[in-house]
Amino acid sequence: MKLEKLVGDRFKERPSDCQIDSHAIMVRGGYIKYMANGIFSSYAPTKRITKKIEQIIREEMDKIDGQEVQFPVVMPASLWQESGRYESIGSELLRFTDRNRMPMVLGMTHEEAAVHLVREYGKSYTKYPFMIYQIQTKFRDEARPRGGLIRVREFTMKDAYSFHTSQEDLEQYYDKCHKAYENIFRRAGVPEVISVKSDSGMMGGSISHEFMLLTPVGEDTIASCHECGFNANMEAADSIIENTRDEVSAPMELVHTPNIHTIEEICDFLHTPKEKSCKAVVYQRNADDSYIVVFTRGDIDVNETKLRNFLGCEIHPAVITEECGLNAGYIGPVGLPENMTVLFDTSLQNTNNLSCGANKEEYHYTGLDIDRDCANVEYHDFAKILDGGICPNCHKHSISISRGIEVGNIFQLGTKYTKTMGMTYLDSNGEEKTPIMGCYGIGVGRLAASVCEAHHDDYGPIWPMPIAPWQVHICAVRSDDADVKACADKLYDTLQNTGVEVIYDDRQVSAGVMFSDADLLGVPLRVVVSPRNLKDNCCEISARDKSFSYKVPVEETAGKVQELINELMAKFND
RNA sequence: CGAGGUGUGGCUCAGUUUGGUAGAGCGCUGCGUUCGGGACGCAGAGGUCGCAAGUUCAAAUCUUGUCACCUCGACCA
Repeated sequence: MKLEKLVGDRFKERPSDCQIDSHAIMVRGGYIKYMANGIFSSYAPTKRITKKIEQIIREEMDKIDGQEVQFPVVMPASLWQESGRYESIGSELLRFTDRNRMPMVLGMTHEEAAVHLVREYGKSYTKYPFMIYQIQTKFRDEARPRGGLIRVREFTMKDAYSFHTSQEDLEQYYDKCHKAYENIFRRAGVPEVISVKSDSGMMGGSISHEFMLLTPVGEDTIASCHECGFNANMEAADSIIENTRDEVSAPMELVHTPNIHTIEEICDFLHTPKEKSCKAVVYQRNADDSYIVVFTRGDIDVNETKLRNFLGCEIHPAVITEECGLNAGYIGPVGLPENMTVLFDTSLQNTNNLSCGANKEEYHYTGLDIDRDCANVEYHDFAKILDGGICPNCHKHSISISRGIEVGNIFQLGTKYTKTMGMTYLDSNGEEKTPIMGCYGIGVGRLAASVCEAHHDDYGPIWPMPIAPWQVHICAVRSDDADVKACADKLYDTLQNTGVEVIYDDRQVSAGVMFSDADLLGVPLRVVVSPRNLKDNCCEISARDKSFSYKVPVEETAGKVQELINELMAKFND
C-alpha cells in the first residue's frame, strides 16, 4: 500500500485531552478517531493490527478445541431476566425497546447467549466437555471511559465459554486456557503480561485470574511478591498483619483532643505511631442507607471489595449526618450507637494500648484493648495489603504494589448461569445434573492499545512484528530523483510479490516529514532508498526500535528484508 | 452520582479581567525555491467563538440556564 493513499491524518502536536501516551499516539498517528464518549472509529492501521491479534487468538483457541461461533449484539431482555441479571446489573447494561415495545439489551457479555445456544445440545454427558468462543462487539455503558482504547464503551472482545461435567474437568481445562492465554500475549508481542489472582465480582464463581500488563498508567492495583512470584489484584490479596501486644495493658483513659480529627493528628498529639491507633471508616448499604463502621489499625486502608463480599451487598462511603449518632473525627469502638454493623479488621488482632475516638466531640481514648473493652469481637480481613507487607503465599515481607491494565481474564464460573437458566444433562447413571461453566475474555482493542503503551518512544509506537500493521516501511527519500524512484518502485514490487506486507512512501516531501510519519506508523523494519545510499549502490535497513541500522547492496535488499522479517517473527514463537 | 476544570477553523492555543471589524502557529490548496529528522517565500480556502435565553446601540467577552468533554472520586462481567 502507498502511504500517499492511507486515509487518516497524522499530526505533530499532542491532543490536549489525551492523558496517556498510547491514546495520544493513536490519535496523532491516524489510528483512531473520536466519535462520542467512549466510542471510536478505527483507521486502517488499527484494523490491520486488531485483525492480526484476532488471528493469533483464533489459532490459540482452536488449539484447545474451541469452536468459533457468533452471538447477537442485540438480545431480548427476557434472556437476561432468566439469569436474573436484567435486574441485578445497573446502568452499564444498555436497555431499550424495539418497534413492538419489546425490551431489548445490547450485549455487554454473553453468558446468557452461550447457555441459550447449547442448552438443548448439551443434554447428554457424552457431549462434554466443549468450548465455544466468539470475537465480537460489546457495549457497556461505562460511567467513565478513559485513555483512548484502554477503557471504552464499545469494544471488540474475544469471549469464550466452556462447559463441563465436573469441577476437576473444569480445572484441567482452565489450566489449558491459562497456557493458551500466555501463548496469545507472547505472540502478540507482550510476553511481560502476567496473570494475577483476582476477585470474582459480579460474575460469581470461585477461582479467577486476570492477565495484567504492568504499567504506571494502569487502572488496577496489583500486589506482587518478589520472593515467591505470587501475584494478586489488590482487591483479592489477603492481608496479613503481625502485631505484638505490650506486656501491660493500660486502662482506658478519656483525653481532651480539641480540633483533632485524623489519625495523623491524634498520633502527633499523643506522640504514638499510627500502628498504635484504631481507625474508623464508615460506609452505608446502598439498599437502605444503614451504617457500617469498620475499624482498622491506623495505618491500614479498607479494601472495599472484601467488605462488599463479606456483607454480600453494595455499599458506598457514608454521608455522616448529625442524626445518625456518629461524631466524625471522634468515632471509636466503645460507646457506638447500637443500630449499626460494627466490623473489626484482622490488623487490630493481638494489639493493645491503642488510641481511638471516644464517640464524643473533642475526646479520644487511650489505652484501648479491644478484646478487653469490646464484647464479642470477631476479626475479618477487610484490609488493603501494604507495600512491603507480608506475602500470603510465602509469608515474607516481600510485597510490592504496582499498577496494571487488565487485558484478559479467566473465570471458573460454576453453575451460576446453567442453574438459573435451567440447563441440565443426564449423566451415565441417568441422573439429571447441572453443567459447570468457565468463561474466558480478552479485550482486542485494549490489547492493541496496551502493546502501544508498553512499546513506544517519543516519536510513536514500536509494533512487534507479529501484529504490526505492515512488516516493512519503504521511504523513498527524494522520489523526484529518477534512480531513487525506479529502485524503490522495484523493491516495492519485489517485496509485495513475495507476500511481504509493505507500506511504501514515495511522496515528494522532506525527509523529516517522511521519517516522522514512519515513526508514527511504528512499522518494525524500515528501508530507506535515497540518492546518498544509491551512490554506494545500497539501501539502508533499520529497525523501528533502533536496535540496528546498516546498508546492504540494492540487489540483496529484498532478500535481507525477508530474512529479518522471519527472524523478528520467530522471536515471538515458542 | 459528588468535587474541580475546559469549550474559539482539522490540531495546539491567544483574545474574555476592562463589551467596540474574530487572530497566530501547524495542517490544507496553488506557484516557486529547497531536500537525510516535521524547510522557506508569495498567494489562497476554511470559524454563526459548544448551545439557548437575557442585558446592551453593540456580546467570543457580562448574566442565567443547558450540553459536551477532561481530571479526581464513586461505579465497573
